[in-house]
Amino acid sequence: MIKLSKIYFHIDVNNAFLSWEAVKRLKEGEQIDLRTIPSAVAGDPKNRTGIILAKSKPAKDMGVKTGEPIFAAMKKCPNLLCVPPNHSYYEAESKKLRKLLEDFSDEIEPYSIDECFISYIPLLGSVMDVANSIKDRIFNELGFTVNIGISDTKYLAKVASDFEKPNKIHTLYTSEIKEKFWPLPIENMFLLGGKTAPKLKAIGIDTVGKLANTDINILKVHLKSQGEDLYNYAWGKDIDERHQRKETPKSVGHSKTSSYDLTNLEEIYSFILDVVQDTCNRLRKENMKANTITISLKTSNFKVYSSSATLDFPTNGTSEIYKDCKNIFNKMYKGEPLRLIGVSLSNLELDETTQLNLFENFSEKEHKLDKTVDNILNKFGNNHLITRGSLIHSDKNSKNNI
DNA sequence: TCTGGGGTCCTAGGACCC
DNA sequence: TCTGGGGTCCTAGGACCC
Repeated sequence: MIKLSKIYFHIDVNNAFLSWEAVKRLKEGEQIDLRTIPSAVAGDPKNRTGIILAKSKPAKDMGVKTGEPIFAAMKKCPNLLCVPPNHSYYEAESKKLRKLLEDFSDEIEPYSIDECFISYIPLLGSVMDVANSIKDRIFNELGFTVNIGISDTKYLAKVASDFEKPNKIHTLYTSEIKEKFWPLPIENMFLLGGKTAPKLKAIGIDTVGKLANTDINILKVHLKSQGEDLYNYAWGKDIDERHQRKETPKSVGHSKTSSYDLTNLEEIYSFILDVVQDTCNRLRKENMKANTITISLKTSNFKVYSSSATLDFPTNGTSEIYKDCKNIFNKMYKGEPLRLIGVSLSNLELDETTQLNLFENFSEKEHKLDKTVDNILNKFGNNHLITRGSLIHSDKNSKNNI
């Protein structure tokens, strides 16, 4: 009996944020399709965090790059139309896509907001017929195009969906790697990034094929376990469990860039509380508690450093976590002007205990306060009007204290 | 004209215990 | 008293992804 190997499709929305924005605007009666003019989804240009999140093909052709500041993009492309992002709308579109894919597969593994892996069901038709149906239905029902990569491994399916775009289907079976994968520059490899490529080039490896035909021990010397992984990928081995998404998050974090450099300690504390509030809100939404708190700082000259501490008892209470954050911060802070502050909660576990732990200094009142703040945040988002004066001891914020 | 935000995993050194 | 080695946890930093 012949053992049929499993086949995976990697579905990748073309220019996701921009496509979704374009479709939304057309539906709302706008005449211009953002995809046909130089346009971009970008942050607030007045803010120093205003960068390009997604761009149209015409914008790309004029040199606009994802991640660059808006003013830099405008210099290359003065008629660039920038629209603000709308994350909750993109989240909804992503859900619609996954819902549609349920008609084609019983195994859907979301990889990111605009990508997922699905397994192919032979009963539905030939590989190409099914892929074409998926592509057509997404376009007809949801209005945007996707690339589909097909292979017997997820890794290669992911590489294949990145071939010529947009609106294309490509295969890259393990049996095809020598002709379709090995001639490519190493930059085309998934999980090989901008730091690793120069290291490989320095030892004369510039194509996937050269990587595949290098002694694995040499790769290990230069890149440790990553070298072994990349060697295996070059030969068509699949991504292991390590790189697969789990249902429960391993960490929940939040960070914010200030509109100006922070130097005043009271302001920094208030900023930390703001970030902690958002992070704890999300942690409680996940119904989890954290054992470890990490604070990261980015200074005005872009130096990044972090410090963390593991607690005696897990918690998701805002005031507790805020107090710990303040302690960690006070120990690590060297007084530089700060550009960004981040708080990440990790070492998570399910919050099953509703009864209070005697050792936890956590009152019923605090619980209620957290709930109230969560409700407001969930309803209105964090518009910076909510702060807890009692925690900050600052007069500046007293007007809007709860 | 400087460079977002949210994640995951890996590495290396130190502490601690047996 | 001195010495060694293995296992595990913690912490800081870095690479990579979208």
